[in-house]
Amino acid sequence: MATHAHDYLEDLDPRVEALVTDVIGRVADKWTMIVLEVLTEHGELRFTRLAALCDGISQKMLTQTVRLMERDGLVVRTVHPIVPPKVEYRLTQLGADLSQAFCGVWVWAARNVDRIEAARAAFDARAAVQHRSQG
Amino acid sequence: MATHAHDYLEDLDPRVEALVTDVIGRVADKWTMIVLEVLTEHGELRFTRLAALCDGISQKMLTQTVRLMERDGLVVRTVHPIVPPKVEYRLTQLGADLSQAFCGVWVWAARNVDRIEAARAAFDARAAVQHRSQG
DNA sequence: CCGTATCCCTGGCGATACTG
DNA sequence: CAGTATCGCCAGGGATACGG
Repeated sequence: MATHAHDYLEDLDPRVEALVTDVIGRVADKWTMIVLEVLTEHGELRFTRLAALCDGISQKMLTQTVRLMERDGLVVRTVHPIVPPKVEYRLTQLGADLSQAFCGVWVWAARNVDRIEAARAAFDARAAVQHRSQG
Repeated sequence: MATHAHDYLEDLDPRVEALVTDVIGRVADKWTMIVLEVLTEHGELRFTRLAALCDGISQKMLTQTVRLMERDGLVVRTVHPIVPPKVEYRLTQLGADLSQAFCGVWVWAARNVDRIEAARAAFDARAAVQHRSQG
């Protein structure tokens, strides 16, 4: 029998498992992953700079994402009491650890982009043939 | 300067980076992660069993999720031409690799559930105080 | 058993305008 | 600059019914 890296997660209390699933559900979100990545690469950033580096994000989504991340203890938000306002965001240790954990996914994605695109093309080609033969 | 595990991702062609971000966006989805995890733990599964193991998923979402995963080359779908129908799903090597990559995230979540809940409680307590002081 | 098709509605999200 | 507030759309996703 093959040994899975997930094996030691199997004997969890179901309640803990539910919590883990819940946490995963919140954290496994496109913008959260991207903010995590950007803050890992650039260190502490102001709101506007962070927005610029998260290509395609709206102000609303960025605010929402960083708020939830702050609540979960992934980032710290530092408000400098000056005018104009200056607010900086950086990862906590917890956030850095999560970023590290996600690192493998980024590597996987980078390494397999070609394979995935090929799989999609093949799938779509098959689907097109199927569709045609069914008239 | 600190060395980040992400460093070697920095010098990517922007177009490749966009593709990677796109792939991440599709794959960083709650149900995809859960299906990945379930198939990793249980191996090949029939549709109904898979549904039962993905607690809380609707039939529609499961169908949609596994279709997209099949299209991306993460799972193979085997239709046995018998009655009643029997359809089995299992991970491809690509899917298994992704599952392995996500493993770190599961471990992180399992190890830090308590910390996250504490952070949330603290954040909510602070927010409540703020709110009260503003009347 | 394993889906697809349809209805329906919630809430996610962008756009815009306004405040400290 | 860094948000909050409000509106409005439409896509995600549940529920149901039906097909192979």
